[in-house]
Amino acid sequence: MNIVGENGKSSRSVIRSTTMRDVARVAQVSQSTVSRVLNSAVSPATAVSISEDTARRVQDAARELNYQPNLAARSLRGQKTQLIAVMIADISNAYYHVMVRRIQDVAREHGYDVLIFNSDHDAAEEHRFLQGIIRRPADGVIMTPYHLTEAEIDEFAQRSSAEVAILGHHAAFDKFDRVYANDYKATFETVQWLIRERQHERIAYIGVPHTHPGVRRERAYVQAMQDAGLPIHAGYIQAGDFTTESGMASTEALLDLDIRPTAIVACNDLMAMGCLVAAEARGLRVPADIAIVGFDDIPEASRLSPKLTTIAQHSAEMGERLAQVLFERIEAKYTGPGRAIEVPCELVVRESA
Amino acid sequence: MNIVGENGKSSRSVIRSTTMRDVARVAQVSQSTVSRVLNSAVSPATAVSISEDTARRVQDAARELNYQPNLAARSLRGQKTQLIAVMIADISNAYYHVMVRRIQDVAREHGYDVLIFNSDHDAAEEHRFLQGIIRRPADGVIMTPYHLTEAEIDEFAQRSSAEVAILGHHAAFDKFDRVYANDYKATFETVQWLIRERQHERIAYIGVPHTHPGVRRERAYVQAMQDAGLPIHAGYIQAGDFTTESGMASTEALLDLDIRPTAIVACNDLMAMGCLVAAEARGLRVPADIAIVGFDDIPEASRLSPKLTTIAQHSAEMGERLAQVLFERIEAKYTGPGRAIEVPCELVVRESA
DNA sequence: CGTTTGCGTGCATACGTATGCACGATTTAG
DNA sequence: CTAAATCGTGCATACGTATGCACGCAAACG
Repeated sequence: MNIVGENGKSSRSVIRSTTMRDVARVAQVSQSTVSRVLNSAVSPATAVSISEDTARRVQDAARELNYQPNLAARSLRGQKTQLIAVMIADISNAYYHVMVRRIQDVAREHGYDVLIFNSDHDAAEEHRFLQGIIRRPADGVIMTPYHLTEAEIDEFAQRSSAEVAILGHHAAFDKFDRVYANDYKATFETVQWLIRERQHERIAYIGVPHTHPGVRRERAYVQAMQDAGLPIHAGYIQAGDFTTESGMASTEALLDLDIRPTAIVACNDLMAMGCLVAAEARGLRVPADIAIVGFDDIPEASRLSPKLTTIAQHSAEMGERLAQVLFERIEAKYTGPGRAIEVPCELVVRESA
Repeated sequence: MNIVGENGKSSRSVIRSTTMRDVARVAQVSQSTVSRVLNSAVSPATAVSISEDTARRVQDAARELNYQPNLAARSLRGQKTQLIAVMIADISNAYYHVMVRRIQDVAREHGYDVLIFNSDHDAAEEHRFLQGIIRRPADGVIMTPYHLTEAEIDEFAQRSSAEVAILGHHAAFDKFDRVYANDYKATFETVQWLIRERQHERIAYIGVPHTHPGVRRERAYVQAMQDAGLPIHAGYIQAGDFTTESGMASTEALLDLDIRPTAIVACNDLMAMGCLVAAEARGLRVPADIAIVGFDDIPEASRLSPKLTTIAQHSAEMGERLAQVLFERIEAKYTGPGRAIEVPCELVVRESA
């Protein structure tokens, strides 16, 4: 038996996929009747009564022809697109892909597909994303805006009719549902913990300027140091860009200081990993010579050597909540004002501090 | 200045996004002229001559109104959808997301969006994926079929008119372009290396039954052992499922054997990580007591302790090649028979073996 | 000067779906 | 037994775009 099939012609013959008209022809009814039968379950609101017999004939015909609705046409007609778009900073960051995975799972349960964009923390890319959703309409959008203002997102929401859920930024954006970690409190308490439980006094911070989380966590660090009456020496606040490489560079700079810190708090795990590498390269022992704390608790954190002490953000749970609130709006189960959903962080003490 | 804007009404007013008709009205031309002007650059094949003056007026109007073409309408009309769909086994696996990232980058250069599906190695999900692409047409598809047969994919290609590029499986599927690593050769040579350079004789293998890569690499392992005249003791071939947990379980089983192996070859890095964890839990030193080799070289491999010796698949490059060949077909720059593109693997010797 | 050519533009239509409206058939009320 | 209400179905249309066709006008030709 020839697995390639008996069809010898190799040229791609354009076979139109089966439409409602085809189903209608087989079932001996009109196209509109087919539409009503096949959608009666979905939108009972506009449901019209259909005879048992007709419905059965249509169902059978649809099954026989393996009918699949054309979503482009449905979308054009003004209905739902069955599509949600997700904008994250970088899918290569483990923190995001755990979250994306959960969003995909929830979306699939609702019969939705997921479109993914990377912004790379770049303002132009964030704008391009919004433009993209105007071109290709989606029912819902989940985004992590680093540069977009609430006004810009609001204007987009008006134009596109997509529901919006936002990751992070609990201060602004009160028009939309948003899910965020209380990273201020977590960072503050972690610095306190380093001071009280671990007796550190010279604590440095690696942040990312001009980003909401970077700035917010920096404020928490500064506040905790001031509350404890500890000085923040010159050069103790370093600027990274969320990458492992920038964590290494910042650590180099910190270790070159005259008043060398005994602990480093990095505002994400990738940079904290850079700290470990740089410290190891200098022959320093972690945490004996220098303690290191990260943020996110990506899967790798528990597999490093030494295992990373870090502030866990429950990214899978955050993804699930984001998808949940979004679908509540898409399905009009909730229509009220923007909700603020705080997911607690938690310090996970391992070996590096 | 009130950043929220002067528009006081909070109810979501449905603002239709600007269409070609709007642009036409402003530019004082017909909708068809707008279409021709805006697409002349894209498809010079069907280009019709347009006066300089008209073209300019249309361009200006489009810019002024911030016109964005509706891709649903364009898709329905029978043109390109500007969308490619990617089916991978699991986006949580670092091996895949590096690849996906590169595919996204190439797609963006071509003005395409990327839809992502996880199959979780499940046959039903793979079928659901193909159904999904029938519903939501795409111009191209990149997939990692574990269960789908060539006949099934071929039937799909006929129905959907999407171009297809395949990751893996260099044996079958010769109708389509496919990119794969020569994992047989790499595995064979790695086992040889363990025997010749590291003097191992009791070498075990953790595979994944009923999957093409799992079986192929197992064959290479068996062949290398036989060529060296070494016995494969009972229980030396373990069955995992690509997860870290299954790697741990398989390793437990191997360490319980009477004739305990001195080296383990796992057919991916996640399972190899499970080996490390299980060996450490038993108080064994790696590689002194037991050597471990993985496959993939995911980013974490170089950050583990001990650093993982593994066979690198250049997944970023593979993603790039996949996207390249796919777009060559989409843009009709290549129309010949299915191409087989082999990307070499390479053994990266670190600390675990 | 009359006819042909070519150039620029508009008209009309199709893609596949959802839905308001109308119409015939059946049932119910008066 | 006639009139009104209800039920089941089809007709027609709109969504936004791309494109074959035709038409008007200018240039070129005989």
